[in-house]
Amino acid sequence: MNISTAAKLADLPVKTVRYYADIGLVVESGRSESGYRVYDDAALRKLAFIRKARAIGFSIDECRELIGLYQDSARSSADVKRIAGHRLEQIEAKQQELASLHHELSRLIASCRGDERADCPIIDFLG
Amino acid sequence: MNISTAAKLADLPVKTVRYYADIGLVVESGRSESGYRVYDDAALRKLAFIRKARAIGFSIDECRELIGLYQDSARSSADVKRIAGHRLEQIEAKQQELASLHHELSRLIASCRGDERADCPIIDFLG
DNA sequence: CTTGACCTTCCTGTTACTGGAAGGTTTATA
DNA sequence: TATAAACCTTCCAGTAACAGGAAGGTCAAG
Repeated sequence: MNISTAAKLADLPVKTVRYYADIGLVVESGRSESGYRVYDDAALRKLAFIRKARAIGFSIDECRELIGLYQDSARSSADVKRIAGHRLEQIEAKQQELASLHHELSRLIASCRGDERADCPIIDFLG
Repeated sequence: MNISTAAKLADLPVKTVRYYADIGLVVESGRSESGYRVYDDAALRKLAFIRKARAIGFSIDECRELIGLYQDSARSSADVKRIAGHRLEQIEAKQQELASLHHELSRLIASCRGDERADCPIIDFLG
């Protein structure tokens, strides 16, 4: 199938599929006579795999590792769990950071009258 | 004062101060004969203001607005509160997204034995 | 006078794409 | 059969907010 068909079936933009091919993440299975990219079912499955992994928040590099494991029948589930655990730690770190920001910012907003006067605790805090 | 002194006092990397000057966010107050950037106290205060605003998570464009309000004695606190409120909404949206990811990923991780066998619910989910 | 610590501009790389230009191919229709 | 629409290709630029580094000028100390 052509790239647009593969993209549609994998639920990815054509541009993204071409990008994944460029960086060697999911390469097309071949080329037509005229130079068009051709995708087979195996390549299609990889594209869909990547889309799901990206949706979970894995980086491209992590996806590269994951797809290696995906294709490696001799993989250990420990390897997969390690990568996923690392990603979970990143999520938790970001969550802590956001919670702290939310706390501080909502406190500032609550203390600001938000009227036409210049007096503003938010500016005071920053200045 | 020179850029390195200003950077130290504002607690910012020299590279960042130069970058802020390049994009017109905080321009140096002058140049020495030899072309060195010179910062006065007003510029220094702006740099420190920006550092704090960035730490709260405001984007450079939001910082541009905020520093405009910071210097505008006729500002209304409502304008500041609006920008801060917008940022708070972004934080909350990101928090929801992360909470959802955390939920899904921790569930997958918990169900994965993480041993030397290939069988892995994380891969199953992605594949 | 030379060494080292400054400073300058300019270029590249980062993440993961997206948009667009210029141009070739295929398919459907008039 | 001509042509227009809808594909496809490569390449370049831009996004956010810097960081690293090269090449080269400046300044203060010993």
